[in-house]
Amino acid sequence: MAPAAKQPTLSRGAGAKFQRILDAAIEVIAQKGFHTARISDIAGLAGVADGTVYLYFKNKDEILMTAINTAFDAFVARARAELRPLTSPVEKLRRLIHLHLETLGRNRPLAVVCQMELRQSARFLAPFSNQRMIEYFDIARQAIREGQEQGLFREEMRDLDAARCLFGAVDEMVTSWVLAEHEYPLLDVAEPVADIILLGIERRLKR
Amino acid sequence: MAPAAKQPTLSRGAGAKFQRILDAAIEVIAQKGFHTARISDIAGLAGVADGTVYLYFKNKDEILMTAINTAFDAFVARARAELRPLTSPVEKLRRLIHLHLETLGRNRPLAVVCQMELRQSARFLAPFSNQRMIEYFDIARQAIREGQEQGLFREEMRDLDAARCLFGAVDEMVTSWVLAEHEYPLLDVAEPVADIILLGIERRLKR
Amino acid sequence: MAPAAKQPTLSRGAGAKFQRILDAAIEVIAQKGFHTARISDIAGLAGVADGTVYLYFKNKDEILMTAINTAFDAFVARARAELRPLTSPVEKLRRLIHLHLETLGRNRPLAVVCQMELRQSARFLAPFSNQRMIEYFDIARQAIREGQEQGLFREEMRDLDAARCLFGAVDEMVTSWVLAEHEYPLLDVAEPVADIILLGIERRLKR
Amino acid sequence: MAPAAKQPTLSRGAGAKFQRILDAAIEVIAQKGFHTARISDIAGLAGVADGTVYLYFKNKDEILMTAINTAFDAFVARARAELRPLTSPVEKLRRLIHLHLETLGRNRPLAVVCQMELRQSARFLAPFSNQRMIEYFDIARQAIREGQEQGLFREEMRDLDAARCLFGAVDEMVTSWVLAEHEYPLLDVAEPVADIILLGIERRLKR
DNA sequence: TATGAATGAGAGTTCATTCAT
DNA sequence: TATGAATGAACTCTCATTCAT
Repeated sequence: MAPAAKQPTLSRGAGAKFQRILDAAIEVIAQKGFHTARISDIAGLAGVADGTVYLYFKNKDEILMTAINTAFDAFVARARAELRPLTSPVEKLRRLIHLHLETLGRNRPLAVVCQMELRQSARFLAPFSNQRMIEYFDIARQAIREGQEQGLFREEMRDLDAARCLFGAVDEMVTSWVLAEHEYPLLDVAEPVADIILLGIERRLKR
Repeated sequence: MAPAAKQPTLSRGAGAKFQRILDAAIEVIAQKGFHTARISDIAGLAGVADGTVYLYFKNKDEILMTAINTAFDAFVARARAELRPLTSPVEKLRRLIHLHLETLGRNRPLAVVCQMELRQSARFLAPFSNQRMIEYFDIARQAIREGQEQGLFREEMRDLDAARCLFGAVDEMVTSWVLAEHEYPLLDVAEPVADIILLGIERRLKR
Repeated sequence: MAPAAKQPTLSRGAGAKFQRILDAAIEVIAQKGFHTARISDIAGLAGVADGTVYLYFKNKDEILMTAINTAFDAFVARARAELRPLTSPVEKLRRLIHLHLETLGRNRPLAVVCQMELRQSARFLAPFSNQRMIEYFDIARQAIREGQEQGLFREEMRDLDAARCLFGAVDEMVTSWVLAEHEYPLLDVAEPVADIILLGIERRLKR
Repeated sequence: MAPAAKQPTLSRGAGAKFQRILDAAIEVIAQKGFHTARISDIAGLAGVADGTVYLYFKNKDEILMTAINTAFDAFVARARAELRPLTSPVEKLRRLIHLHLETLGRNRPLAVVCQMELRQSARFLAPFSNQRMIEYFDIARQAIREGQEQGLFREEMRDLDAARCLFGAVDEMVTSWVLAEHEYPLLDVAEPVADIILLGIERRLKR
């Protein structure tokens, strides 16, 4: 499920350290922001020496990249697996939204990093695998097109636009949650968002 | 109400320089990101000495803050003014979406800065006037509540959730546009988004 | 005589600082070697902040390069000027040797840097203007060829080889002096070296 | 006298490894310079783990020292052996020059290291056995004094100066060869140098 | 002996900010 | 107001060296 480590043996000693550094990085970056986070903060929280970080990551950028990519890969894999058995396009989209909110709602630091640093990294870090973003959208677009083919969703609508609205709406919920001053279960907004988006794309029988 | 001058005389000599620095900052930050943008870059593009920047802004953070706040204030003021004469909640929301996309679609660097740096600043810089964000949302929420009162929009829906979906969807359109490799008119997506969001919140007469 | 500064106004304030840093660098590098010399050592000795060094030099390498090149340029210019009026090839070579030893004998730190770091920089730093080395050799070769044309120096001898012997011999004198444990006037060896080299290249009338 | 083993058994397993590390070090240092050469480069080329290097050498400095000293010892031993049977001081010096050039001309990396790093190490590394340098010079000085006693070489000349000229000239030939862009047999310059130096120190019968 | 993961001191360089002019 | 030279804190990354296995 977890996408597995890339470095050393991963068994226990190593791999564990790789993960510790990654987790610490997410934690620290979530707290102070990427640019303000110091390698020594990350190393300190991970319980390793500064230099050790560089045994597992080429540089600071790569840590962020890896954190985000790893999370994304895991999410996309899980989303694919969970949507596959579903037949109803509507159900698929509801499940996707639920999954998105559940995943981030369960891991606040990761959510913070994704909401706050993702766009930056999309622009400046390597090709941040916009690929991964595309994959996410593809899952949604696929379901939307199926819905259109089945006459459930509006035909004149571009599936890309619909996917963007869906993603944007969900994303904004996460951002609000992350910035909120008091805590609340992120999943609470799953249904309201799903309702709006689905009603927004569903075909009207009568007007 | 009108953008208003914050600095000195504003007339010509000063004020002009204030604005030049601000514009330069947006340009440079859009290009390299806030943390990578150097004061000397900004000063250079504005045609002033590095030190001069500090006659108009307390520090680097404040430049970003001011740029965003200024833009926001102008936008909110304009939105208020343009929505006031409208009576239909539906029209109000359509106009808001249109305005949002038009404003940013017309000023790419500003759009880039808003999409890429806004969240960061929301989290770390001063109180970034989340106030301003709240005002934006309030405009939308107001219209939504009116729509609910008039029986046009779904009643069981929380107006805040609806406003977030609306903002999130529009915001994602801007982000996509900013990150896109080829150019296209941002306004092209105004209608598709508006359709989805409005249909999503409108009350169904029949099902 | 001094080749003049490259940076700022050179008048007093600036230019003076450029030179102070350069002098400090030579001093420190002579003492600890280039790689062991820290920028902060140099800055400290020059009485400026670390960062100031970078206002005058792009990086550490450039400091060494500049120091060596400046010294070389000055030397070559002076050598050219002093040899010009001389007509006798023999006198020219004697003067060259004298000049070489006098120049370095007068400035021990510079001599140390040249003897200890020159070869390294010739190999790794930029093109260290091997150009400059070539110019030095050209002065000697020119005189040697003149001597050959006048029947004073052996004809079958390659002027380049002769120049190298001359330079090598003089250079070794400087190295010995630099490494010596007790001090002595470097110029003392001018005549002995000149004798050996000149007798070595002069044509024998009788055998 | 013979190079001799310094480390363990030398036979096969060990000793072989000691030598592999030494050779690798010379290779790497010749290529990148001492300070830029990393222990891991050397270990890698030698086919051993980084830590293993420290089983054979106390630290990085010692590797360079050992490499140079070993080469020097071997050279001095060989020079002594080859000059012993010769009776003519002139022949002895010619042979010394030939040996010097042949030894380095046959082993380019070693030559590079000697030319480029020797002076540094002479100054900073331990007592780098200036002892060894002295031994080299002593061989030359001995022959020179013999020549003077036999009335072959100029009497007023200090044997140390003559030896330095000889060494300096030969050394410069090696340096030129090492820095040259195109290859050529180093031994080609043996005779020209020998001619110049010998004629330079020989006594003139007639003038 | 051999390994190589881990260490952590250290250095070059950048750049926001200041201040004398 | 305006300048821009100067500052120096701060930070990333490297690499010689160690030591548990």
